[in-house]
Amino acid sequence: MLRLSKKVEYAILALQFISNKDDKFATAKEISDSLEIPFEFLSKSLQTLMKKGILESQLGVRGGYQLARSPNKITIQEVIVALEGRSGLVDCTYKKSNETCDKIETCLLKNPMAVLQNRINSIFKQTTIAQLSGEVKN
Amino acid sequence: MLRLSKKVEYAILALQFISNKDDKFATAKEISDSLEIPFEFLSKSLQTLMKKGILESQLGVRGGYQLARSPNKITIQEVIVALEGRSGLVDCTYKKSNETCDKIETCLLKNPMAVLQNRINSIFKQTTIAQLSGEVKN
DNA sequence: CGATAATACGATTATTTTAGTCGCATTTTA
DNA sequence: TAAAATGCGACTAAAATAATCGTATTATCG
Ligand code: SF4
Ligand code: SF4
Repeated sequence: MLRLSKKVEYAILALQFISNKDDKFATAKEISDSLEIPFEFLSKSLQTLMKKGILESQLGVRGGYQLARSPNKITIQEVIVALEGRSGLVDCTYKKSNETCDKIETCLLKNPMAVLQNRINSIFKQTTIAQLSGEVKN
Repeated sequence: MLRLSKKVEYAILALQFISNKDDKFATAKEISDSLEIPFEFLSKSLQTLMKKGILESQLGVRGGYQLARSPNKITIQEVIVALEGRSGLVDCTYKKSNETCDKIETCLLKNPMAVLQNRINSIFKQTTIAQLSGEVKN
């Protein structure tokens, strides 16, 4: 509980890798080898990030992935939402709107949880890919 | 991902319930009925909280549970640690010391993750049972 | 043109974690 | 001494996560 999924952790590692490596495209193979991440598993995440506009891809032989925008414009929160589609400490703070709790009318924990959720979210919104490596480098 | 387990959510609900109800002991049955939580499942958590010094229990017929200390001295973080034994966004921030990642030497994400982890933890450390209901009451 | 190196994508399986249940023992009180 | 409660350990069920497989498509380069 309160864990980042491997999907997200790998994606963040990959984005950091791509961000650090300046030259044009990084291939999924290169990333997975370098970071010791399962290739197929990573690939799917990269494809998702591409569809969500966080990465750009180039098909074919000299292909690969690159960031779709500056790393300081990519937040961890965006990555989480792109890959998980939602995020929520409890049912009533899930973003997928059909996932609401049946105790929601009477529950005294609902509001306090919403507050906590906002605080958590703001942490991930504040953190960008650039900051991850940047704090040492810059 | 990034979810509170039911175990913890139920426990927080229960602590809130016990805190709101002033008269001596609350029974597990009473709590589980009132909050619509599986009795057996809740009981185990209450027993754990008791062993960890967050609740006090009274055996036998007029028995039940009460807070071991003032609700403003019980943090959500304590409850999480009591029930989960650990908490960590990623392997390298787990508190169970044997759960360390084999990439830990080279990983560029380790330090940034530790920072995030601290921020998350501090949110849960700052939040007490008293605050949950208290914000309206006090 | 055709081999090759790459992404794209859906389906499936395996593993782990979470959630919930069961049965029985113990304690206390009326 | 019956009843109402907690205490505990083992077990099972369900869901989420992690990983794999198979195949199609696309682009480059010789
Ligand atoms: S409404 Fe209450 S019980 Fe339902 S998910 Fe939110 S906090 Fe949990
Ligand atoms: S060391 Fe890096 S890869 Fe290992 S758990 Fe920590 S962040 Fe993840």
